[in-house]
Amino acid sequence: MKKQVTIKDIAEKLGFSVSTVSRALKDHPDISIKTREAVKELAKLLGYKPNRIALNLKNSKTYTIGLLVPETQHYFFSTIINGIEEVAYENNYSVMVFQSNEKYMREVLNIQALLSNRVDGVLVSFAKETRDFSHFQQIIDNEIPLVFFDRINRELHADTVSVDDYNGAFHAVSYLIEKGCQRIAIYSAPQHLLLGQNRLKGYKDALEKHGIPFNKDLVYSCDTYQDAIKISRSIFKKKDFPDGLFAVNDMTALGAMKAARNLGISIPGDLKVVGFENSLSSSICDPELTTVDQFGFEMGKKATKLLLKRIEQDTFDFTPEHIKIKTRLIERGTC
Amino acid sequence: MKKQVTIKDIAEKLGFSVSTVSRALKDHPDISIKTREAVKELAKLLGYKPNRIALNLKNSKTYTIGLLVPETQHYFFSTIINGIEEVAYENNYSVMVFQSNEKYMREVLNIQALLSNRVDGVLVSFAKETRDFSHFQQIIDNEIPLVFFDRINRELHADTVSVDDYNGAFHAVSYLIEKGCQRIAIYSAPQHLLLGQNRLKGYKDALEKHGIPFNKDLVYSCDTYQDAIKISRSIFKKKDFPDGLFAVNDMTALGAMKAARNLGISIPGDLKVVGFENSLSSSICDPELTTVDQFGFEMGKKATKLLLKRIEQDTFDFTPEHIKIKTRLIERGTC
DNA sequence: TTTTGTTCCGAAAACCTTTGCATTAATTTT
DNA sequence: AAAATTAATGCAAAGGTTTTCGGAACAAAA
Repeated sequence: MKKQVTIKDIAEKLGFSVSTVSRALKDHPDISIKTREAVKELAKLLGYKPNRIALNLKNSKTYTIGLLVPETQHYFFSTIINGIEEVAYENNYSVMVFQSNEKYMREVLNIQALLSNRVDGVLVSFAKETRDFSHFQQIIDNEIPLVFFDRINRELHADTVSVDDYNGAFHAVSYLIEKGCQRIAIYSAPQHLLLGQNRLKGYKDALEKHGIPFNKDLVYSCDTYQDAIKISRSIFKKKDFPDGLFAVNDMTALGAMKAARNLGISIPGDLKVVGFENSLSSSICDPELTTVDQFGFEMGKKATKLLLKRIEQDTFDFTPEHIKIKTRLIERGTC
Repeated sequence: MKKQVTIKDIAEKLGFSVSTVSRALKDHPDISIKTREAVKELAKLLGYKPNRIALNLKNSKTYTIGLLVPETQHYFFSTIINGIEEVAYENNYSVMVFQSNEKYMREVLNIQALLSNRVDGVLVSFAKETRDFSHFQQIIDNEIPLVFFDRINRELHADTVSVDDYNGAFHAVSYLIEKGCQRIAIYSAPQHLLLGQNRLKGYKDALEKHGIPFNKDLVYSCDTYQDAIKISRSIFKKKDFPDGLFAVNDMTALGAMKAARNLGISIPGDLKVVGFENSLSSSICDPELTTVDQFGFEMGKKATKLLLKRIEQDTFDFTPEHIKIKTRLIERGTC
């Protein structure tokens, strides 16, 4: 790589010291107008760009935030990334992405990389596999601000931004009941994830509120498209299959719809479905999927704003905030 | 932020000089075994992590690659990002993402950010708006390796990785013809993009090869879902609407399908459709979309491998390579 | 003439690490 | 015993920038 032009080059060409050039470049009043102009002119001519790495070193600040997600190509996460990049850009920060691919080991390694890159703050949505959080604790021990989003952990000294899973689920299930469903199945996320617990709780409470007994045989653990197709197929073959389905995310809802179509089950006639996410596919399929919008873009923005606030605040001794993103039920064709 | 532990801290605690500690940490044979062990033990205890920024400065190498895409939440791009991150991770590089949001001005600014971050190399898919490439030339003038992917420009001293648009289009259209289509419309990308030109050419050549005259009234400029719905609606209302459609990407194909469904046009009965991308949605919709797989993950990997090769090669005086990713027609239900 | 103020600029330290070149002490060779 | 070698460690510079603390030159005031 070609050597970039430095302040020293300018100083030598002009016969000034580096200190003078540095000050001239920032319009320091100690430097005469004439000198300032000469310096700035030459700097422009030579295409001088301050070396941010030198500044990083000097100020031990990188203007970089680290982002760790399970997978970038999941629509919800890419939407969040969009929001994150947006706010970072507005505030002159850069963002480094790492993905765990849902692997705990890779996540730990990624955190080490983040640490050695000396990022100013970290945004994390952890892997499904992750049960031990000491790698995140390491970030915190270094007093690097950390914000969890979507998949959160409230035990650490870190802010969190998450979907209001409980209410989202509660409303979705209530809506199914209002539409006449009596036997409502739920495709549920793993229960070690807070979001899994909260959505299940919302589901239960909605049933209870409407006087429908909870039946644990209607709870299925299922959170991918493929799983959903397989599980749905076996469910729909029974004669007493459910008349309503609340799915943990749009992909599982869509999997169920595909299985239903293959088995000649009509939606919303025989079965009503609500998803969770409001993904692109949810408005493309037929009938269009009734779903709970999670506002990923908003989530990304809020998480980043919170993180920047922590980065720019002078103390690490704060009380973590726990932001919940309100959801919205999008009524479409599957109910 | 808390001060991180440095080599100097270790040196002081142990009464050695920093040089000794530095060498001990890397098992330099000059240092006695006893010293090495003592140093490494304390380093571990204190949680010492080499300060990469200091190294960056010293070696003027950051082990970071810059990535500039139009939008992260587009499925195709997020798939590519996945491939990029994969290869970067394997080679101990980090990746910084920037998005232009299809805005030329923002792209220029992003390139400046990339430059001041002193990334070792850059991966770019430029905005639709972009006509002037001098900001990329600036990267090249600094002898920073640059690889264009998907939306490429072959006029610069940069490698490119792109979809084999011509053949992809040629086969897709040939396939439609074999399935009996005679009046095949094309939803085409902007013609200042190479991929737009190549796909149109593939379309034309396929028609010609099969003795079907080219009719420019069947060429529509359209590359978003919303556009596709609007345009399709007006097209399908005519009585001589096409019997085949080759769409520039899956979203436009899906838009056309939605419009067709609303107007009671049956697919594949009255109209056969082929998309381009093999997105998630394409296998979810009904009927499932016949489409051309672009292998985004592969593209991301290939582009990154090529970039790393350039970064690690000692000269900037190379002949750019132009890789084409083979496509594959996925036969599904819309033909 | 001496003091006091200005104005404009430079030297050097600091940020953290690596590395070529000493330096010291101990050991071996002549 | 003197000379040469070896082992273990330290010094200092370099990488680019900012910033504190002066310093020099000159003008104005006492």
